[in-house]
Amino acid sequence: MANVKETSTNSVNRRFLTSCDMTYAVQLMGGRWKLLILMRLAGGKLRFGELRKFLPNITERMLTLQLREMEEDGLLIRTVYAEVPPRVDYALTPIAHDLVPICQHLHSWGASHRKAHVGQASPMAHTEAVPQ
Amino acid sequence: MANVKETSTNSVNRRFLTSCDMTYAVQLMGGRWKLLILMRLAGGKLRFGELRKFLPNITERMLTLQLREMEEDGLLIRTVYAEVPPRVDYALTPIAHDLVPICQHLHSWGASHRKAHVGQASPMAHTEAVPQ
DNA sequence: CAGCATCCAAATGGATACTG
DNA sequence: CAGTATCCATTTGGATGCTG
Repeated sequence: MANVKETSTNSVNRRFLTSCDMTYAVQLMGGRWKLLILMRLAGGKLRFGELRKFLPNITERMLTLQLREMEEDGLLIRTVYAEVPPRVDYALTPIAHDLVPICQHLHSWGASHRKAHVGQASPMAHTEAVPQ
Repeated sequence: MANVKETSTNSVNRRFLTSCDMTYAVQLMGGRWKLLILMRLAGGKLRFGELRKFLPNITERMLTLQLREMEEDGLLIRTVYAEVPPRVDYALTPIAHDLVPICQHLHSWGASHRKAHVGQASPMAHTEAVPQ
């Protein structure tokens, strides 16, 4: 496309509109997918297709968008290998790693709250396995 | 108002579509405002107008919507006093209180990440367009 | 004071088809 | 394999006016 499209997925636009650190954190990790991606990558780097398998309900488009934003925000490193077929993997940056324990607390909180409130929690822990 | 409008802001709809505890937590506390509301209420109950003052950028409509959802999700208690003028206050439930320390960690993370990462970008850190 | 109703714009999320 | 492009649906956010 000749039309150079300034995507609205611009980290400069997304990141600096607040002076509140909490709002900033929410902007970086908010949305439906980023915390799940972070948890998946906590165990080590993964390829695009592996992430997709672990997040069964995400579309390719959304996974791509979220990964790009997280990369722009300094949360992960994208490595492209010059091979055929193509290979790309994603790894957390140290700063993103700092967030992992916080996410685990959030996960535990969700588990206990859901158990207390719904009466039953699924044993599948981190796995997003909603049948569609 | 014979027209019964089934709002989509139904907690049953919002809450039980996942079998992943992390997704569940994200659904409860996701969005732009809920974590900020939670932090504000961590110090004790507040009235609607007080919350609004502390969250200068939120509209009345959004504050109302977020508070209602959090109430439906068992995160806060809404108390209406039979007075004129009306008085309503909001207080966290124990379960929401459990989330407070996690939020504080997230806040600290946001602060250090922003300091580390935005150091080169813009000096607008604590002063500019968005008050607070 | 603490809201609700209405209308509207923007952002986000998704289905499907296609590609280097 | 790892994405793009396009179109569409849903959700979120906001401006304004009104009310018990």
